[in-house]
Amino acid sequence: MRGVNETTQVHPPGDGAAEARSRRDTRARIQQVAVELFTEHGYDATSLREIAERLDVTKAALYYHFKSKEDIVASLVEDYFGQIDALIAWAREQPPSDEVRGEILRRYVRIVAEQDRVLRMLHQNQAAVHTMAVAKRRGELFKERMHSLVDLLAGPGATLEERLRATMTIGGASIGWTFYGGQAVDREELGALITSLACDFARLPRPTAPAGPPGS
Amino acid sequence: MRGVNETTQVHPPGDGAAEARSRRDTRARIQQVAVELFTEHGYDATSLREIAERLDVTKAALYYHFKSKEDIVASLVEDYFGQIDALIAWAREQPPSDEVRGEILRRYVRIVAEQDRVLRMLHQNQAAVHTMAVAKRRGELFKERMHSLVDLLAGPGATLEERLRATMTIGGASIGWTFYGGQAVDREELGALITSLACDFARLPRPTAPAGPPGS
DNA sequence: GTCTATATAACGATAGAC
DNA sequence: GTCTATCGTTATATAGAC
Repeated sequence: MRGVNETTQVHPPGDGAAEARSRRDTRARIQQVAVELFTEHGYDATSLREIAERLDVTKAALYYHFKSKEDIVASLVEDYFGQIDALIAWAREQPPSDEVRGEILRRYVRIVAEQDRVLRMLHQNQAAVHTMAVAKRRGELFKERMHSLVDLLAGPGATLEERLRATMTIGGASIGWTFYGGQAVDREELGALITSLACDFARLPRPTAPAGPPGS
Repeated sequence: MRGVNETTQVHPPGDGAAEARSRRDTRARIQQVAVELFTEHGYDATSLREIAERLDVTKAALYYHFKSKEDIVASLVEDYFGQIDALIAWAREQPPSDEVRGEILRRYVRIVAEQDRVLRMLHQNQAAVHTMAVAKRRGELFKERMHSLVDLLAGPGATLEERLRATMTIGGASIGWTFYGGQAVDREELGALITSLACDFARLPRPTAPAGPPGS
């Protein structure tokens, strides 16, 4: 068994070599198919038999790559929340300012954009995921991190209205992407638009740099 | 078997007579317990045995009141989406104006506030609910209605930015309520605050009447 | 309207060969 | 790394007594 996570991307790069991936990385293919089926039919309603059939292997083969059904989800959860936690950690060591708050929103939207398939799956199976061991280990996944982000965005002594504004901003950005991210619109443009609207909601000036170099 | 729905409230009024409800309306108590367990552990992970045990009856008794496990959820779906569909139908026969758009948001928040337990349950089990027969019968539950509301809020020839603004407004309002609705804040105040912030996001003036008589 | 008892089916997971 | 075969468990749903 490999470790539970090696920051594997769910959907492979797909740039070149569109064919020669017959059994190159079965683990990533399992994750990919699992995300699709868990999103479409739900985590519990998706059996390992279904996943195995779509990959033309048997159930037992899946158990070579993941020690349980939950472990497939756990690997995805680590990917997504690892990035969110990194964002929160970064934001906590910045001096509070409107520039930093705008940057938080920009980075948040970028994470949502990159991980949108996984995020949608997690959202659609929140209750099921919440009961898993990985949720115990990493805390209340969505709620806890939402509150952290809200604190960072609204500041420590914020009123209920200010915290609500931050919550609705972040929530709106997530919902906005999950509704339009799967459609045939330019993803770059969509991300910029959502970031811009989020700043507007939060009463922040738009970030000056359109796309700074990844320094995180 | 009764009809699938009689617009039963999930949590009984609870005004007076806090005790004399021993076996008065078992059907409503089943719904109530089911919402709780489906929200906490997920739809598929909650067995009818668990529901029955918490009510001190047997599984077979549940089948007297609901023809299947799905039918319990279906009755709740009809409650919630019936109200949303009524809102959409009402909005469609109004002349478009900022007053009407503000009123749409006000009514939307009121529905979310009234049905928050059911809404949270539906959100946390979206994938599972989506595969049910009731979803086939009533169309893509969340997506379809979100688009209808967005069209009504942004107008027919709206740009992508305008539709995104409407989507993020509605999404933000839902998320805002589900995060703070369960806490010890005044629900009336919270609803007013969220409505006000939603109008701000949507660039609408606040509705003039603070709480009009229920005429819908 | 609620009970006991049971039919039928599918699931997650493991053992051990290759 | 993938296979066949199977174990043990639990689920939804029904039949029929009371």
